[in-house]
Amino acid sequence: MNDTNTMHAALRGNATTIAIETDADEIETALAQWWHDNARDLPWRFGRTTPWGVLVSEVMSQQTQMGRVVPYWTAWMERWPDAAALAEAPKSDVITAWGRLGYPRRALRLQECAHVIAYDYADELPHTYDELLALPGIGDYTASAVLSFAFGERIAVVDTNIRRVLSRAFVGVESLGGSASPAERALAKRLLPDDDSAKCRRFDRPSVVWNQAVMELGATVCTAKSPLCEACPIAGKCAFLRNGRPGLGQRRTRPRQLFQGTDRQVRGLVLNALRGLPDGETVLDRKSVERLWKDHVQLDKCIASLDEDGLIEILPGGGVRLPV
DNA sequence: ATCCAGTTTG
DNA sequence: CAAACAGGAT
Repeated sequence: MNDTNTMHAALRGNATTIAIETDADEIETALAQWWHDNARDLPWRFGRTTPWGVLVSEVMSQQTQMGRVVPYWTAWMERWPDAAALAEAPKSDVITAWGRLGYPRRALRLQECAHVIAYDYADELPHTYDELLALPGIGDYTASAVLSFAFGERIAVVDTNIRRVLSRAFVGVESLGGSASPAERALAKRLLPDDDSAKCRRFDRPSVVWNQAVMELGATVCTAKSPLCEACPIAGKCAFLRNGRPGLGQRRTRPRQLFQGTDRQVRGLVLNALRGLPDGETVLDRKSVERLWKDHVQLDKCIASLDEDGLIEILPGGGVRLPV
């Protein structure tokens, strides 16, 4: 029962049914109260924005800390309040406004997404998982998150925080591996509270509060490396803590490629140079491009990949610019 | 399984 | 300095 390998096997679904804690109801109650008292006051929460605003916040938050997203989201929504507005914007403005959020392809995908919503859906977000999943840049997590947080639908949201918290609290082990296993998804589904007889605002429904509370707990208390178990509202019912936190902080993913010297760094340099062009100038000439990186073979490879991604355009003389 | 890309944290 | 971060596409 306390054997880590056995429980990892159970989490992968190789063993018989996991003995889920019977006090799941108490955990739900404690987390709902904790959410009520501790939820960060982010501008896209508590029904203060449109479904489109929620989608924008989710895309910006993919692999980017929420705290850094807030100022970008606020400026973005003021400039482009809905999908139709973003669909009309020049790409160069979109890329520039994305600034240093990282992963600039997300900005282009968000605009493609805005095109589809504006023209195919009359500027209203679709309400079904399959339709949302089909949108550019929207995967399982974001589709589920929009359904839950924007529309109040009862659906299990599975992200890295929720995986970590549910695995720790209910199975007693760290969540391992790259993507969510079927067993982890099943666990999330099984624990999702019912919304029956809940006559309240969309964002106050039990399943929505549960998704947000578990995620928030993972982001602020039940963190990967050094969880603040002293401050955790469910510490008394946590299987991981009871087990002595086996394998705490154990690496879940393979070591990542170093940044220094990689294509990512070079791509970042090129985009940053284009963003930093003086007012009125739109083109970075070949000489300036070559000054960015000594290895011209790698440089040209990165320029080509940026062009393929639609993030830049290559001009006849070898200069580059942001697409219009 | 890898790539993407910028910042914060331990 | 490496890991981690409300992932998605290939």
